[in-house]
Amino acid sequence: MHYFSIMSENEICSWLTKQLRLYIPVTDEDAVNIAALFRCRKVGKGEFLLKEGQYGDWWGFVYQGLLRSYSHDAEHAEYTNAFFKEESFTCELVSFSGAAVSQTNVVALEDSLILCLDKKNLDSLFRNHPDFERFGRLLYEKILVSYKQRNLFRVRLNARERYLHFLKNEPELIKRVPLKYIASYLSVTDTSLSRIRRKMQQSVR
Amino acid sequence: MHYFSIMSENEICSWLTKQLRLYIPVTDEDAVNIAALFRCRKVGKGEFLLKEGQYGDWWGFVYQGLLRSYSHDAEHAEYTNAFFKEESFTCELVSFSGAAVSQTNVVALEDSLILCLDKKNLDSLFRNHPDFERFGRLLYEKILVSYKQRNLFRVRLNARERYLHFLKNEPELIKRVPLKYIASYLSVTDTSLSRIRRKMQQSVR
DNA sequence: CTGATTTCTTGCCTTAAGACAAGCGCAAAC
DNA sequence: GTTTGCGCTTGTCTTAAGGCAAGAAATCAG
Repeated sequence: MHYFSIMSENEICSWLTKQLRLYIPVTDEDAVNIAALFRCRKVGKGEFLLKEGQYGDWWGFVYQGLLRSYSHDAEHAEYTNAFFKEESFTCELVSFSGAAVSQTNVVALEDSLILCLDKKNLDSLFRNHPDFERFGRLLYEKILVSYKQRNLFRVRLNARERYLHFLKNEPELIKRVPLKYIASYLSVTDTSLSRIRRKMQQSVR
Repeated sequence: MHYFSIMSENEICSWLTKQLRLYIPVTDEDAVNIAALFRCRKVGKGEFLLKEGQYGDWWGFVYQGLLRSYSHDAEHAEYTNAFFKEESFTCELVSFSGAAVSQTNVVALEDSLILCLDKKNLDSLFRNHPDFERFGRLLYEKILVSYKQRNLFRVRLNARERYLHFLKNEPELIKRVPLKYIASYLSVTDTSLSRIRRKMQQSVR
């Protein structure tokens, strides 16, 4: 499955470079300097990468593992915002901007390794590498598109369609995430999701 | 109310500079050069700033007026994504990135003036003014935060709470936008919104 | 293996919101 | 003025999804 490996400087550097080069050119020399600003955080299954009330003043890239971001509604029920698997970017932008503490928890569903870049280091990168500012802009642009798509699909589809959409687009997560969290991600109760699944099985037979 | 004025170069420049300086420093000289890349679009009430199937390859800043962004769900019902009033930023990022044509329409609810920056001009700004890249990053960061907040409130609140939230946060729009569009923005039918309003009035008496 | 905890399913009943259709009030167009 | 159309309300009926509670199945800990 997913092992809890220890990373060498070299591994970190080459992995990060690969991510950065999806958006901007990076010289091998710059890559080393940039990678040096990251720190690697281990988060064991059930442990928290970020808790409500803390400031999430860093960018994170999931190298290995799987995490779940959730918050609470007025009635204290949990609501799953997102899952972060390998190569996912994670940042609690509300608290990142420093305006307020995080209302969101990020907990590991599997033992995970996250490469984190603290805001102060990030700011120095922005100052010293104009290309990095570009990386940030492009990264945010991509996330905005996916937010918008998700928002749409969540509002316009009914519970069954949302589940089908998830099945189609995240087949891998189905195996790795307990159904109750998938339910809460899809804004359904686990009870309802269970019924939806039963009906789908019946219609297949 | 909202007049359909003609803008001078000077007006455009000083208004834009004010917007930019919320995020980055801009010299008066740069301001003139930047403003020259914008064009001013008039969109009369009921006319479209963007239609499904077009490429929205520009950034827009609403100088005056009010617009509504909407798309269609599977059953061809309308769904309102957003309202853009004075000082709002509007960009159809899905089609901006060039990946696909817009699935979204943007129509004017009032006569409007929008300052538009075409993607090719935007790209040249990004290349020549590193600060502008920063502006883009910060702008996107802010929008991401508001998307996330909106997503949360839309999923976690029931119809009545969503309406109350809107009342509290957008009191001005209530007066300027027909209720049926507010309903569709809140993911309720106009019928249900009407009932919600009646119940609220009854409980006040 | 055994007991405990968590995850998932199911039945019964309730409820929030939608579908449809009729009608009212108002403002613009003729 | 009358007519037309739009925005909003209301009544009746239907439906998708939730609340609660019990139990099955799977997983975990000792």
